[in-house]
Amino acid sequence: MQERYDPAAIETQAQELWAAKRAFSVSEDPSKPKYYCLSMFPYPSGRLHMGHVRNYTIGDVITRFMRMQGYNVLQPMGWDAFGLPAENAAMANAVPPARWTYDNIAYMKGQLKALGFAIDWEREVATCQPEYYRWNQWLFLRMLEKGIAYKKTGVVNWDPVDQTVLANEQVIDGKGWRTGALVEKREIPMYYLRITDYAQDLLDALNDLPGWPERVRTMQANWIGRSEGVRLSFPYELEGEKRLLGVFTTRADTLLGVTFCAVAAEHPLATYAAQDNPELAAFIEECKRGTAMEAELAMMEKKGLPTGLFVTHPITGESIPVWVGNYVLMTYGEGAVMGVPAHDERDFHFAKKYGLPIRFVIAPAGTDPAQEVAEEWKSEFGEYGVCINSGRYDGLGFAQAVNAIAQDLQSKGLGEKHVQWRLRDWGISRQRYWGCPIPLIHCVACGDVPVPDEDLPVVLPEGLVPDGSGNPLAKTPSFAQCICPKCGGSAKRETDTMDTFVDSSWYFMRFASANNDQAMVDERANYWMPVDQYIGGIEHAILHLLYSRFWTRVMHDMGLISIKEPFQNLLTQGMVLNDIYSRKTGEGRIQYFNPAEVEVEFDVKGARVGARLKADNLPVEWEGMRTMSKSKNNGVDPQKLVNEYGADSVRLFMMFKAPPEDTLEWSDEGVEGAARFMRRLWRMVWEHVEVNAGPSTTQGESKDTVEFTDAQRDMRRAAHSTLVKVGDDLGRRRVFNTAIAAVMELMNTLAKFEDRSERGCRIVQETLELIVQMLAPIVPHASQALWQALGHSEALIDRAWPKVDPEALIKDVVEIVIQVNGKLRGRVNVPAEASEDAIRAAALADPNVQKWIEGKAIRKVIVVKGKLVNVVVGA
RNA sequence: GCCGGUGUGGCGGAACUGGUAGACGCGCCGGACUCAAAAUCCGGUUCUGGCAACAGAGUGUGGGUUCGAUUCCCUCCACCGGCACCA
Repeated sequence: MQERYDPAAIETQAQELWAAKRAFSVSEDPSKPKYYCLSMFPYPSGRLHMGHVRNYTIGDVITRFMRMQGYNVLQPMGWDAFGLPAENAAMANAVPPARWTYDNIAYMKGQLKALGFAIDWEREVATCQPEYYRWNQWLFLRMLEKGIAYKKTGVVNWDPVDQTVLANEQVIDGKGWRTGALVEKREIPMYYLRITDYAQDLLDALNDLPGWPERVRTMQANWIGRSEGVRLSFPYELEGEKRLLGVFTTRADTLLGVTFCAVAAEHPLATYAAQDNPELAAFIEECKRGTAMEAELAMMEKKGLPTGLFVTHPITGESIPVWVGNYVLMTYGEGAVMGVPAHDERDFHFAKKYGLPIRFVIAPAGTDPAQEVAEEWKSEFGEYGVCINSGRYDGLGFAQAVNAIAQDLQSKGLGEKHVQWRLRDWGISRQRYWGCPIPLIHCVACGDVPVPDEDLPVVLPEGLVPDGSGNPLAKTPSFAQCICPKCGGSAKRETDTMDTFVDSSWYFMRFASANNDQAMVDERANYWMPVDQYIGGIEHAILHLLYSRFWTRVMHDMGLISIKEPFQNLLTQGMVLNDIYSRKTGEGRIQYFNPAEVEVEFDVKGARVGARLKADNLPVEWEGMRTMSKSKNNGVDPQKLVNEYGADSVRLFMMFKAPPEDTLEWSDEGVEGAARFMRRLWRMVWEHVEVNAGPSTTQGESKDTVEFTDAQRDMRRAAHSTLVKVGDDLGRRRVFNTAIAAVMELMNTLAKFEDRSERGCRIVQETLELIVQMLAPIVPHASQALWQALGHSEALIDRAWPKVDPEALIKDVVEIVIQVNGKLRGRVNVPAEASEDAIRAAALADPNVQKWIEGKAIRKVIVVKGKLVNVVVGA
């Protein structure tokens, strides 16, 4: 028999074979249907993590399966190479981000190759290369020309000590991560893209994406957040001048219940009122401290202070006090809201806290409007109903009231119906070094001047090392100082760079024409796009996918690409978790231990009862499972595993352990189990090959000419029905764990098939060939070696998916389950073509069933053909 | 706080369209082989009672629809992801 399963040798051999054939280099081929399979490209953080391995294995299985189905399959790979971690690494090690990034790319590329992914490396791109990011700049300038890009102020986290802008991630408990200084919100000029112009289309088109998970479409729809309502104004006078306070409401029917208005701390009215009100000024300062994070703002205690200013109710003319509220978002609507405590929960609590009046103006259907004494908020208060205490609007329902009020406001010039979006324009300016330079020049004489196309790309200098105190580009005269292209005078270059989401919003199109240095994309993009299958983490469900959909639309509208939706089918894979083990140290600190250093203890039933550190044999605490991270010391290095078990075992384990969309819990035993399966498969093939002459099978032999034994027929049925299931799981369902389980089951069946006749051997050959081909997308290296062992000289990578023999599937006896009142009481075998009556009779004749229905009245007998019989009996 | 999701044996999971709950694997228990160990192979393994046949219970909680619910509806609980400058 062949020497033991040696993954290292087999995998090198298979990878060399594919390389020699240039098996994964594809071009536009009109003779086959195209299939574009794309996994989200990685950030080159240093080494692959298990999330990457999972992501790319899923993509590779689909790629190889679709190739076997006869498609011209493209699977490219690139690097999302700009970003904050490179700057952090630069600070820590005094190495320029570029060096760090390129080193990481080189290492990680080697790891991807070792895993045997069917990637067309000739299309590789890295977003930090000028050949790539020049097209970010080029398209940005086109957007500027069309008014899609524009300048306005935006709010950022400001570290007053380091004098620098912080990312949300760099703000910890409201303090700067390096300085510990209290972070402030600060307004600075930035560039924005008008994604809101596309809001309606981005929303509507979600209905045309049946290949996307429902939950992702729902999340995007909620994020875009269309609400229909009324935009209205409260007039007021300030320093003798008539002005309007604008608010938006979805509940214009409650307008007569307004007892106050609230504005955001950043609102001009708040700023004005604070001038001679130190208490208010202090409150506004307090609101401006802390982060710009919505999650934190939303969980803060609702606080407010009166401005001392009043506005006029647009219908009643009543005087309404204006408050500053820390819960009012400057970024949504007008930065001001009308307060209706009787019918809005947040306003209710605000009014209770500050003693503002509560006026009920809606009677929800079937309730008593005597609710003025309400002490506690009830959810009915927020429901639709009929107007009361609202003068001429009394008795109107929601829609009628909104219409009437909107009309009256319109005739006064104080309001109209309005569609408000939650979605905000996309701010792309980042005050950071390691990103794509924004191609603008600021000239004292000419203003903001675009860099002329012929001067693109604006190349980012690669040798700088940031020190945490502001953007090093601003301190580099060779970059920042320049000549104004318009007047020739001396000018300053924009030193902000672009959000890295810009880089990732179109890379999938660039793969189609990666080598074109004359254009962003070309006609090849129209051949490959849209991406047929996109695979990536659920954490990208909103931002990256929405920005990509927007960017693709912009390119479509500029005539650069023919499609509007970039991703036809989306698979959002779950995260990879691992155990966390820790111990409290003397000083109340917590020390984390890698699961590889820990021995788990079980009781006689196999339940986990404790864990000890291998080094000192003393107990450690199990803290549950979390995503792999450095801080919890629960990472697993894919490279170590590939070296120890081989790429195939790692791939197999990843695909077998959980369905692709679920979280995956790491376990070392599981990888060993996968390796055990690989050895078993190897042995089964080689044991067969030793006694079998060659690759001849029973495929195509018909029962008209051949008399199979029952065992032979059962074996062939098992093999071919597994082929049906695996094809369906890999193709339609895209769940790989059940496909692998089905193959394992088939191997268990085959191990029990002991027919060593000539025909028996041919059936074993046929079954093993099917197994090897079914596993080819998942464990491609071993499959190639075993395919050869089974007597084939042709490379497995060029084989089509095997064909099912329909005759092998035919079943002539089926087992019927018998229930009495829904409880399982027996089973009976009947001919597959048995009639309903025959099945019923057989079921009622079963002795066990007789026992349960004896002496009872049969009320009903339900027969589900081929499945079960349920006998319903009375008491 | 808002939006989205998940919950099934000791563990990961299966049950696809409302029809046998626990496929497949891990762990554990027992056996074979071995001087011994590893590897491998065979058998067992939801819980409770019983030698067994079998019976009862059982898919986070409480309720509902149905001949029949892990699957559909409502309530509550727990956990996870996103919240616009992490990628």
